Amino acid sequence: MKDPGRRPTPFPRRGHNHAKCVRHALVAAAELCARQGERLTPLRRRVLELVWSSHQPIGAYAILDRLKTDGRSAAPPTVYRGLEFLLEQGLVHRIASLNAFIGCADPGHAHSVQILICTQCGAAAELDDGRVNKALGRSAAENGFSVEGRIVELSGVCGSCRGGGDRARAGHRPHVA
Amino acid sequence: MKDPGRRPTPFPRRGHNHAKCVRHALVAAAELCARQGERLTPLRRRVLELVWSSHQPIGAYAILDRLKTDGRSAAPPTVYRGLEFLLEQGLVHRIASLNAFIGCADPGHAHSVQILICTQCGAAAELDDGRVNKALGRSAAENGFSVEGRIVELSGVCGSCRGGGDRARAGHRPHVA
DNA sequence: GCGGTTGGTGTTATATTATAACATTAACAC
DNA sequence: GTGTTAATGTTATAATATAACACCAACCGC
Repeated sequence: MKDPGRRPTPFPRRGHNHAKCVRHALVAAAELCARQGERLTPLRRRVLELVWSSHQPIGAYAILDRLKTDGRSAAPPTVYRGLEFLLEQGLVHRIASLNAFIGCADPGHAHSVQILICTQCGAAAELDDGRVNKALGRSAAENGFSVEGRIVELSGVCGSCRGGGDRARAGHRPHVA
Repeated sequence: MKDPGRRPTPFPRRGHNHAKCVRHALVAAAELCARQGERLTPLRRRVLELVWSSHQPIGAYAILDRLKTDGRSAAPPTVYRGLEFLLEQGLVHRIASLNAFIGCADPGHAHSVQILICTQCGAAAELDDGRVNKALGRSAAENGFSVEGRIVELSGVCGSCRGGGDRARAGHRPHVA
């Protein structure tokens, strides 16, 4: 997101207060829906909460399983409808390369983002770098192409997993080949 | 293979000699495999030919159907193995947003490309714009992320479709510089 | 309230995409 | 030729996604 102060990483710290992330996402969603005149029903809210259950992208069927353990009646369309709504509202992003979903860190603002996917910890984060968007737009325009939608997904290793930042020390990560 | 002169569009003209595209792709593939010491078997060659049967991305099961009508014994793994090989050699690209495949226009050179997908004619083309790659790399690096793989897929309208069919027929050049 | 309309959800079935696991055959090395 | 490996054949199933129709509840105009 556009943070004037440069952040070392858009990935959350290990051991951060994740409940806060979830709470914030739900509040922001409620506000956004209220503004838009859209209904954040209990089901939709619950799907969003499940998407936010971690910073790792979650698949539709994982969400489905968790809805079922809620005791709720649920089938694939239940989940996909919820996700469709959340996607339309810009509350979640779909990650095409994983067939999975992640909560949008900046709903209502970021409409075209670059997704970073850490192959080591599995977390995904988003950027919205104007220079990237500009370069993409210019490149397309020069080639006679008028852009409607963009998918940008980078896989690699996040700063934390690389050992650079705050948490390499704290923790120790599983050996992943 | 990399054309230093800028082209008005990376999309082929309507009515171009497509047989030539296919022939060229197959020759280039044979050469590349020879150089790499890899085996372009009849099956792999046929899968590549089918991927190149048009400039529209083709799904694995469409390839499968066509293999079957060849009279050849074929099942999903047949196709996916062929595609896996071709992907490894850089002879085809997978388009994550479509679950489909397209022949690589510049095998052996372009390893990280931007895919343009025309929502009107369904064709896909690729670019390898250094400025885009640079912007992506810089953006990631500034955020502590070390990039391993990139997926960039832009959907929109290609130059030929933007002006209506007439321009494409006439071989008209899109106006954007 | 009543009745119609709409949007959301429930439910069943099926389509689409992809891989696991093991058997068989072809190519090559010696 | 025989053993080894790579490639393909074959069967089964996993994983992802949507179609189609039924039901219900909220809202709307009256």
